[in-house]
Amino acid sequence: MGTIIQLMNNTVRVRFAPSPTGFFHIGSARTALFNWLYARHTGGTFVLRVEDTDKERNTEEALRVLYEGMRWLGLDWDEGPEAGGDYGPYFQSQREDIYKSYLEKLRASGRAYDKEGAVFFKISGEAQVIQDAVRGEVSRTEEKDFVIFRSNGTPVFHFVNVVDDIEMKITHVIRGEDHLSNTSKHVELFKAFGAPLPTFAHIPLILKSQGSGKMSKRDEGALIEDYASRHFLPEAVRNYLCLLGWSPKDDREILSIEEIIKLFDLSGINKNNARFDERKLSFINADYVRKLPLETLAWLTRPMLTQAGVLEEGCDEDYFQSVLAISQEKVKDLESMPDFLKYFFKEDYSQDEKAHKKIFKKPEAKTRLEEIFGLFKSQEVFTAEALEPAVEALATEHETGTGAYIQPVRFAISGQGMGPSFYPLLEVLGKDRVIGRIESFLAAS
RNA sequence: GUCCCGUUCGUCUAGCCAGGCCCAGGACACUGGAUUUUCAUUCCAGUAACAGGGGUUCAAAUCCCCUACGGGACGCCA
Repeated sequence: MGTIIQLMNNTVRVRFAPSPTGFFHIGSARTALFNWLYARHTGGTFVLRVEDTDKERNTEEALRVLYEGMRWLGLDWDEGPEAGGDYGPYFQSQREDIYKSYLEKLRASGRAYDKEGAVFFKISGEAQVIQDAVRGEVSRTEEKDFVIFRSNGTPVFHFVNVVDDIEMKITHVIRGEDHLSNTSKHVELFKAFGAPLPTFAHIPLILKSQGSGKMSKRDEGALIEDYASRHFLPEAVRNYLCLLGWSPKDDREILSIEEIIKLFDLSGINKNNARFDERKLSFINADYVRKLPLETLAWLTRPMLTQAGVLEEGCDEDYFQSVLAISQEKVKDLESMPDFLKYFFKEDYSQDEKAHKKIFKKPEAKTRLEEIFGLFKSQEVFTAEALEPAVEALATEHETGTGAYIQPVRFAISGQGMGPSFYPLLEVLGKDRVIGRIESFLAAS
């Protein structure tokens, strides 16, 4: 019952108004995310409006990139393209009549005039004060009249943006701080139309990780679609983005989206710009990958391994599952899974030269390998449980530590200096593979 | 150049509005140690910051002013 009352009283309407450019910038994504979070937090409406007044940019491909990016991040919109709504059309290119009628209002009140073929808006010259939900009171005075319709008859951004916000009954304008200086223009227009001002919330910008300035599309890691193609988990990217300019205030960082929605509010947004740090994103992503349910990990990994030629058709499902089960805790991302897991399925796996050098610079390493080879051959029960005490006994017998055996063996059977826990690794690989690989390794060296 | 916004560890941030509990807490990264077993996991420890100056106050990271630095906007782009 509480929800019904909440719905009736709720008037929050926010919008994300991107220009389809053919890529989905991480800064735009974060703006979309904050709008979406605020809508979900308040039970309000999240509108997607496509600002395609620049007709050359309005391509199918550019729209596809936008929709896919939004959906990948889980940012579903309540109104907009493909969703409908009572305030459409949601493409600015289809709203010409609305803009014309608003222009007439300005002409009638003497606030618009023609000059040099374009239409100019006559400013009031007064200081425009806004109560920004993030920054507090901000005052700015517009100095000169500005163009609202180009000489080719099309309206410009400041004009359509305000008209649409009025028409679509937007209550909160949450956007990047790069628009803060534009706001005085917008406020002039709202007032000229006699429309109430929305609440503005100017969120900090995302700065590039190296050098100066805000993140631009050419910077490393600037595009959402790159994270998708590099197999980052969208939940992880979204979680990281939430932390750029906002925090739950209680030292937690990895949070479910439900928890974030509950805690998110405009008052909790920071004022200062945030530098993008892919290392932290990678850490968060790794944490999400390690905590994935095994079935989900399998579902995500199988096509990658198949495509990389690591996994054959009809591979034993139980074996695949147990490989993932022992590997998951050591995984740092999905992208490297084919390389990381190749030796479980193929014999032509690569060898890490550095690890080889490090391990076999000790002259006894080969001897240890020969000693344990004998043990493995006579080992009837090839399970982690049985192998561990056997290797420990062998180490005691030869007055050394188990590490002296583990390192050369791991390298001989996997070509790596690291990987899943040792004894489970032996069990999953199985006696035949382990013995065969040690034998050929010994023969080759 | 003009205007607007900002400034806590290398980075993201907590604390600031309601000054004392902060010789400043957490996380990433880094360094060292532990897991009598390597490791990209896990655990423990360590290094590391209130931009500078002035003021208000018994007391300032927290309030005020100035300077410096950083970011943004100044388009018939969005």
